[in-house]
Amino acid sequence: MHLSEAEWKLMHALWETAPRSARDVHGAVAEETGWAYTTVKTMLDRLVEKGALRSKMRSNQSFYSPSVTQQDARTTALRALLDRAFGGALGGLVAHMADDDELSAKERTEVEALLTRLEQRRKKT
Amino acid sequence: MHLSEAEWKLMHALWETAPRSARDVHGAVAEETGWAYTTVKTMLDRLVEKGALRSKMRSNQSFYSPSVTQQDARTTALRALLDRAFGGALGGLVAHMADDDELSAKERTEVEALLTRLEQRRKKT
DNA sequence: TGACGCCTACGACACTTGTAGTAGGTTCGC
DNA sequence: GCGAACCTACTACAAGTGTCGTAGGCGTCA
Repeated sequence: MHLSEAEWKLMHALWETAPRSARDVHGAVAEETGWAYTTVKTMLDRLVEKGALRSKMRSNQSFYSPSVTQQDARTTALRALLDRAFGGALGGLVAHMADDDELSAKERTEVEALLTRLEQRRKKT
Repeated sequence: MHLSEAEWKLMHALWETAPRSARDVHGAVAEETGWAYTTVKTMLDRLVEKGALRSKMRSNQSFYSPSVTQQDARTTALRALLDRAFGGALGGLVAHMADDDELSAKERTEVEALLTRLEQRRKKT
């Protein structure tokens, strides 16, 4: 399941709180995005079509909830990045992160922390 | 600079060897992709338009070379993933990788290998 | 010098994404 | 019961992507 950039924004709103009405989702993203209400509604419906959301009608309003977990969506997106850009190898990504000069010091620290954690896990197993 | 999935494939062929003629690039990707020659040619020209490749005419043939490094393209793609899926925080991605049960044994091995290498490097510095 | 084959340039078409407008049903307050 | 406000469903349209086909130019070998 591929999510476009705009779709990720809506999904985030719904992973945070669900179910939510279209109006509510719009409220949650309007400031950041400037989207019209109907834009949000259209995208929500497209997400239902593609199976990322589920909607339930209550009186005459739709309420939307994620039907994929954020975890799964992230895994899929990560996998896609790996395949496209790193020959499918996680090792390539990790190496890139370890070498990338554009990463801020803070981000570098995070990578180090990951390495440490993985190392510890390795020792346990 | 955003690269689509198909575009990544061509870029990989050109990061590997450049400059290359369209015919040559086609040869390099045809088996994997099944694309017609003209498909490849169209995409190469679109990549020139968007500034990812440079082309030079020699006699009556175009030869293409990358005008962005693989490193840079990877950084951009990683940043985009981070923004879309992990709230812009590398830490989120790192945490995800550390926890992701879907990582295959092989991938774990890759990370382990990398760890060892980095560990050694760390000792040197 | 003419045919064959390769090359480029251009056009095409369907699907996805971003972004909304409009029309027509419903509901709620007065 | 009526109008204002809100909701959904449908339609639209441009840009980007995936995927070629065709036309017309040029070089090469017989």
